[in-house]
Amino acid sequence: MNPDPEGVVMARPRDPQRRTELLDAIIGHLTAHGVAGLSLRPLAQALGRSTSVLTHHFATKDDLIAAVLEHLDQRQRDRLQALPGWEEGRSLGAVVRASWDWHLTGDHLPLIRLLHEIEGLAAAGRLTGAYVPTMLGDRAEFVAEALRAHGVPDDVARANATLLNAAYAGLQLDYLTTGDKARVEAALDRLVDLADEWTRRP
Amino acid sequence: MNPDPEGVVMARPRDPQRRTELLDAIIGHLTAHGVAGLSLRPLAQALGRSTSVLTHHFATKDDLIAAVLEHLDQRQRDRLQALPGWEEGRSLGAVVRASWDWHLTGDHLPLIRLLHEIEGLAAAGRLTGAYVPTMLGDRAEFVAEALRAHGVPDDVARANATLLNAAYAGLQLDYLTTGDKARVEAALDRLVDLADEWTRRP
DNA sequence: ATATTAGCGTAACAGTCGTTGCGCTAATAT
DNA sequence: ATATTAGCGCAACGACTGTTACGCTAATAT
Repeated sequence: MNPDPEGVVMARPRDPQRRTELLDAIIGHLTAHGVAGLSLRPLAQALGRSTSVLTHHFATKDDLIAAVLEHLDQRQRDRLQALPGWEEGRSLGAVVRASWDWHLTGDHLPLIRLLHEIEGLAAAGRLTGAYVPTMLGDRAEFVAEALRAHGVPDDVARANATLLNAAYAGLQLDYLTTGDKARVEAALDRLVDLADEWTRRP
Repeated sequence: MNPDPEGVVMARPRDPQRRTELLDAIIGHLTAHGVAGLSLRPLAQALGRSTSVLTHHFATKDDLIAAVLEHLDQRQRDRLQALPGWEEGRSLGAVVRASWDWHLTGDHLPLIRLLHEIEGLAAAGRLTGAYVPTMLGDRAEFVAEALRAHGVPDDVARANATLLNAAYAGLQLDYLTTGDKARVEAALDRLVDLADEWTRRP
């Protein structure tokens, strides 16, 4: 039975690792081909498996997408906490710039592109199922915590953290679509300065 | 013949208005159903016509989407210039806030959602054809012009305009996905203050 | 007046879609 | 030892996809 039986006696228990590995492999495929036009047969072929692997672990395609998005969300949450520089020593602006460089260099770009695709679809209300990505809200709360640690009052911290995240995401979008590196990074410089102003203790 | 014959003798000339009306009607449908999962038959049915109307005016589906995106881009450019408040009298911050209220109230929301969906797909490189939306770049240049009109030096104007637009788009995305109006509008207040600081003549 | 094209509906094409049922092996709870 | 389930390949279902061919009317350049 596919939808978790939850209390039924199972002769052979599920191996949760299989599902996790499968999800990671699926995400790998999505970073290259996107979610919008996802098709099960090509996906299965890319995984070197049959489509029944997919329909077995996830009842329906919508369920699969929901599971993938949730898994991706969790992964991003984990990476956020693992970001270097939070534990004092570096200014907030420095963290912003380091994050920018890390995101847009090397092979991280495809994942970033996928995340923007997902957020765009989510904002448009085009994602089936009940899933709503929490990345934006989470990131805002996370940065707000960092601001509070710098002595910024609670409500100001929330507002500035939201603004910082929005600007950061917006600049990424701008760069990804226009490719105008000089213009966007000049704006990033201003944002970094702003972030440092916010954390300059009086 | 569908791809503009360009110089061939045509017994009956094309009526460009038909194409424009068709494009507007298509956009109307897209605001409700999105681009990602666009299908020609449901679209044609929504227009009360046959699919051959679509294949006649646009050779292929990808051509249709490209034409729609270009048309939408042009429409947004026109609206940008028609925005009230540019011709002095109102501060930049006031224009930003007026724009926010105008975008997110009433029946403008579906179009905004569509635009974010498109930008997300564009950033992800998932839009077929050679089309690249110029909305972001255009808006940046437009706001930069406004800043220059306030006496802001050229390079600073470009950087701040890019940052302002990015933050604005990011805040819209945040609100559309999380729905957290209080948090996002508190951040908008900060952005409005920033914009006014930039245009305060020394 | 004639030839040609726009404009559009109808019908069919081959391909792809998500999903389901069947069959099999291997693992494990009882 | 046995029953049951996970895990997965294979094959088929009907629905839907973009696209094409064909036919017809109305408009217009010549």
